Amino acid sequence: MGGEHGKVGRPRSEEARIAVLHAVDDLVAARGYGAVTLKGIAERAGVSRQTIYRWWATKAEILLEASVTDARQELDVPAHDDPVDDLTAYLEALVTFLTSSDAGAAYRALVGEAQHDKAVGELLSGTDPIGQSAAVVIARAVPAEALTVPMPQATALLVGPAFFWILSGRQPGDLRPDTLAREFLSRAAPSLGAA
Amino acid sequence: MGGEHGKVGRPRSEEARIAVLHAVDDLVAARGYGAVTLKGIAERAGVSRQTIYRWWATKAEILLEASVTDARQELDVPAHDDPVDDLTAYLEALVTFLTSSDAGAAYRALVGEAQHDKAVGELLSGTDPIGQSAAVVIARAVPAEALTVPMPQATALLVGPAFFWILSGRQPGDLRPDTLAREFLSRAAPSLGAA
Amino acid sequence: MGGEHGKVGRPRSEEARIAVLHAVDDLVAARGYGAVTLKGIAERAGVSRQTIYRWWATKAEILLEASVTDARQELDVPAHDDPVDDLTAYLEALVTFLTSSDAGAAYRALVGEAQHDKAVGELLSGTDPIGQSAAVVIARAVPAEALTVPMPQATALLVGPAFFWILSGRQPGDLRPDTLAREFLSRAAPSLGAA
Amino acid sequence: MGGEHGKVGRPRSEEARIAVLHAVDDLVAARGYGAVTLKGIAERAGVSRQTIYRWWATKAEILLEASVTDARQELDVPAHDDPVDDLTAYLEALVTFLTSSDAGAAYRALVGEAQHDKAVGELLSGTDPIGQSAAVVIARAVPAEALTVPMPQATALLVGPAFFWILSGRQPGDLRPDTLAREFLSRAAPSLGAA
DNA sequence: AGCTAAGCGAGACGGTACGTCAGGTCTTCTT
DNA sequence: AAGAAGACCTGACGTACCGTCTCGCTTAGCT
Repeated sequence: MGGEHGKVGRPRSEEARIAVLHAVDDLVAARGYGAVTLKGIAERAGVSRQTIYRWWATKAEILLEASVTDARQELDVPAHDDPVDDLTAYLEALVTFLTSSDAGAAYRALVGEAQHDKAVGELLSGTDPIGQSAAVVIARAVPAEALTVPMPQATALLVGPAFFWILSGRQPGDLRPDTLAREFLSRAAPSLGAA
Repeated sequence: MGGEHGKVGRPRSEEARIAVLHAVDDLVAARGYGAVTLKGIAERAGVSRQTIYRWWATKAEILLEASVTDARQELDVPAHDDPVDDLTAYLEALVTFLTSSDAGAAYRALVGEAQHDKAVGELLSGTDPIGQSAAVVIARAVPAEALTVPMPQATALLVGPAFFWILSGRQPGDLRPDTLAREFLSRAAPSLGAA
Repeated sequence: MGGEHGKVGRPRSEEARIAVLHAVDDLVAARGYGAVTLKGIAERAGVSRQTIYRWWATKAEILLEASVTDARQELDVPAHDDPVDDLTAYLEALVTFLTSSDAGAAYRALVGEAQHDKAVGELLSGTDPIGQSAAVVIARAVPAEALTVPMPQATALLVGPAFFWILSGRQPGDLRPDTLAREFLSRAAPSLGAA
Repeated sequence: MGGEHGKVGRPRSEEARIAVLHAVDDLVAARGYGAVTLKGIAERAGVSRQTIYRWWATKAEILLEASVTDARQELDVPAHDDPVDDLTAYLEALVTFLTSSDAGAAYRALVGEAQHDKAVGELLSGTDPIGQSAAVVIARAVPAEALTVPMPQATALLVGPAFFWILSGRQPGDLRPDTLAREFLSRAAPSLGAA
């Protein structure tokens, strides 16, 4: 085979990779998405721009790589025995993620870019941290046979209201995750008998 | 008295204003949001850049002004007697707006910008064509006393799932507006007895 | 028929004319030639730009009109009995004019413009405050028959060294007007016997 | 030591530098000083504006660099045995330079700018092609002990009349370089016995 | 007193250049 | 071969001034 490349020459600097991802995080957090410029990343990371272009095709890829791990972690909430509690905890984590976390800020930025950049859209669909985490939680809280709608639609029913609420700039304080959880259950899994 | 200004000097050219708004529409439609550059607008509109800067503070303002009228029109669906039909028709219009209309493309672009530009966010909240149209339809389809949640939250329940579905890049064909309508009714207004 | 125009309609506002000339003077003096912008003149004079364009074809014309009267005054030095004293006094006035007077600053600016704008050049030749004043002084200090060179060249011999000295940015303090006067006389009118 | 920078990174493009200087020359010659715009230079040179800003702080710097070499060459006239011939040849070269050469046009433009831009003035004093060349010729044609005035003043006496003549827009044809040379000698170095 | 004509201040308009900034690409030396 | 440095071209940004063009208002002489 010969191994494409990767055997010959100086190996990729893990140091540089980490520095780039950290720099992106820092910039999003400290100075907002507007400050996330390739030049700025390179300078803060102490890395040459060429190195960035070598390993990431677009700014979105960096942003994604920089936030996806954190996103998964933040959306991976511990299970609760009661379905309502489980879903409520998840929705609370989702709201916190979207409104207060650096990774969430990056994610919202990516959703924004996706609206006018098809490539970013596909990149984002490939990862889909919200869809995936929601599916996990639903599967855990609701027996498969109790679900009256297919899983993808179910995730939309669960997260959609909160997603809309936050992305349209409404006050997160006026959201009631427990109410949303109960409403979701009564509709998508009425046999569970949630009030 | 006196009236600030507007009386003295050459009056604003309505022609130029229209040309700019049309140019923005055209650009979003024909070449995507990426092509919406102030220089490009000015050239296509046959207007000087200075004139644009004189009347709109940001690109978002132009985009908003260019799309908001169309948005309202497209989301102002005729009433139906049956609540389910009414909400279904509205959700269908909403999906069409978000996925297929020029104004919808502009609106999604604005939502995207709002995620990393606070000013755009406030601009957008001020108009809120989705929230407002949804409130109108809900008020029309559901008697106020039958609503079990406050109106703002009710609008999120109605449009949230579809909003999430589309902005996260899922296939609009897999959405069932009538199902969403029924689910909304059964939760937000169970006394209407929708199955 | 009848007098072109000037009889009918509102007469030219002398007030505006004066305001413009003063504004130009002020601007040259206070903020340098760089600040002499038509917009700036109009604002400081409280006059509309159109009014300026109506009466002056170019910025140079305004500058000229604003400075020429002062220039003539400053270069019209009282006569002295002794030719050397007369020329010395004139050269001192010339140096002061070129280095320290507002009108002189305007004049130097015009000479500068003239180097790359033919029209300004002709405008300036038409007035020629230095050439004219020098000719007057020479004629007064030296009997016509004593002059060994034609008057125009004589004026160049008299003012040239000082003119070069100042326009090339040398220190005016190192100029000796009396020496220059004596040197001029000994060459252009040796029969006067100036040492 | 290490020397600031210059070792690391892509080296400056000599090609671009030359192209800029040529473009400036061409523009001054072909379309006059008014056409010397940074945008125009960049376009004609096939160079980005940013590159120009990187290496030259002001338009004057470019103009100076573009003309100073030519200026020195044109003002470096071969020696003649006879002092009068030597000075005459120099003055003829000076007049030709100021009236007919591209470099001379650039130089006059710079003198003009210097009248209302102090920075340009200092830039120009630093080079002073006329003062320097005149000093060289005088030193060569006149023994130091025969000079009755300090060198700087002597240069002003030599070049001043011609400088004034041309910058004030008089006809160069009416200048008599040999007369000016003789007059200069008889005054600044009378012991040489020039008639 | 009313009409006509021109001047006037205000300010919008299409242009053009400014100086800056980010995006990508390239070239050089160093590791 | 990867990396850091940094020059390069491209092209948009927002600003300033240019000279022109409406506006509505004022100021005159002429009916």
